[in-house]
Amino acid sequence: MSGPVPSPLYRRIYRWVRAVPRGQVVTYGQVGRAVGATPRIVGFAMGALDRGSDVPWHRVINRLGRISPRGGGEGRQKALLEAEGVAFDGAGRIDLSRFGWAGPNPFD
DNA sequence: TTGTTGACTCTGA
DNA sequence: CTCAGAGCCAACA
Repeated sequence: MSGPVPSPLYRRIYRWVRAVPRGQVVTYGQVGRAVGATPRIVGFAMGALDRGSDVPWHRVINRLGRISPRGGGEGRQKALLEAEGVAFDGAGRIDLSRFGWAGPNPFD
């Protein structure tokens, strides 16, 4: 049902991103390292997501703590993050040392 | 099959 | 801090 099935790598990316807790963010590079993909692939996978997917795509940002620009949609991502309690500074950046998620059980 | 593209990151200046 | 160039690899035509 529901359209084309994404590649195993994409599904691995989606599953990892889905584990990101509410109110926290991760970077493309971080996801890539975790699932064995390059940051570009992660961004590509996010762009391939459907609108009603359960993947918190808005919690994925670049290493600068900023929302990657693309034609309109950054405003919605920023609003979604703010709704979760993520704070932006005057330059529209997020403090990764504070809101960045270290990953699933980093001590394991 | 080849060539182009892209929601990135790294390094050097 | 910012800016520019190179590398990167899967998806798509």
